[in-house]
Parts: sequence; structure tokens; C-alpha cells
Amino acid sequence: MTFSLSVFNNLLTDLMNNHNLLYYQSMKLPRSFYNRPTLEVAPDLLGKFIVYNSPNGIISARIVEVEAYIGQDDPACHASHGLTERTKPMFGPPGFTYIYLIYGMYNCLNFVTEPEGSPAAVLLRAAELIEPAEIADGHKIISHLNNAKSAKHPLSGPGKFCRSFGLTTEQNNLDLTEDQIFVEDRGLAIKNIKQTGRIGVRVGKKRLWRFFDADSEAVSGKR
DNA sequence: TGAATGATGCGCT
DNA sequence: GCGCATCATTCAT
Repeated sequence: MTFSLSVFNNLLTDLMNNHNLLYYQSMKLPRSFYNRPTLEVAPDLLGKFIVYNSPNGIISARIVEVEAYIGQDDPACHASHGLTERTKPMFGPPGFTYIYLIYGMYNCLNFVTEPEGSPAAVLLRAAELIEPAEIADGHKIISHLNNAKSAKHPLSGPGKFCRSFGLTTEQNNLDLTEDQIFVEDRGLAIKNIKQTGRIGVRVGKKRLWRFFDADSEAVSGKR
């Protein structure tokens, strides 16, 4: 099973290197994927691949950990204080990025979910580069941007992920159905999904809205 | 355990 | 407007 999946991925890798556009168009998640209840979207994102067409080249990694933040009634959700300039993307249509600065130094990437006017998003907490690097110079770009700060797991944690990918608030509110940044399905299924409370929040701890791939080494924090 | 670091939002004038 | 507490984090001690 594991072997055939890796063969499958290698085949896709070759396909993609030779037929970039065709591959992207067929695998990219459509807006309808995000236009659903957030608690369905979040676990469904596990095993999908985030692809960023960065100024330095294309980077991609497998998503292994996410958290859901849902609506004005969720005290941990930024939208709990209502519509503000910062949280505007979450109130907008689904399938857009929502990136904000946290603790003065780290950025966090979210995927906006649910219909326009219904503020919700999924926070990307961790991802994993698949060996061999399946797109372009992913490893090189990431280790350069990460500046050797966390060589072993440079994508484990929302702040580390954005730092390694080179994502900042400049990439806020981008359309995930266009080509700069998107998520794609490569047919990889996650068989061991675990669910816990969200990390780092002081409110809304009872909601078990963190989802991660229990078989991944790249998951951040406690398992 | 705490320092680094800055935008945001709230509660006042 | 102005000041201050808060914050979906990370890393070194």
C-alpha cells in the first residue's frame, strides 16, 4: 500500500514536471470544496497538497495538521468581535487565503470556508515535504527562507510553515482557485486522523477542532 | 519559563 | 485619538 502510493506520487511528479498546467488544472480543489461546513473541510484538507507559486519557484507540501475556527460564536475565532478590517477575508466568499500576523513576528495561513457572510476558516498548522521533493526546488527554497532555524521540521507549526514558505500578509486574501497559491488533491488518503482541542488558544478549549495525521512526523505540539 | 516583537481591538478621554 | 492588554508562536534557557 505504502509502496504503491509512493510509486503513484512519483508518477504524478513526473507528469507534473512535464505537463505543469494540465496537472494543476485537473487536481486543484474547486471553490465548492471550501464552500462547506468548516468541520468537514478541515479534516478533508489532511493529505492534500498546498502549492505556492512563490517568487523563488514553486513550493509544495502535504498538509498534516489543521484547526477550524468557526463563526462569531467561537470565542477563539477572530470573527468573534465582528467584522473588522483585519478579519474581512473571513467574512468574504470561501476559497480565499486569510493571513495575519501573530505575536508580532509570525504569520498564520488560513483557508476561508463557508458561504460569504459566514465567517470561518481553517488554520494550516503543519505540513510535510515528501521525499523526493516533488516540485522544483522546494527543499532549497524552504531551507533558504527558514534560514536553518529549524532544519528538521521546518513546516511544523503555523508560524514556521509561513516563514519557510515565505508567506506574509502580502499574500492575504488571495483566491485559492487561481494559480499563485492553491491546494490540490493527489489521491492520497489519510487513514489515521486524530482530533484534539486547539493549540495555543485560551478560550474555546472544549471544542475539539484540531485535526492531524497521527502517522506524520511533522505534526506540531502534543499529539 | 520567559523573551522577542508589533498589529489589533477595547475602553477610555 | 491614546494607551494598554491581548495574541490561532517559536526558540533558547
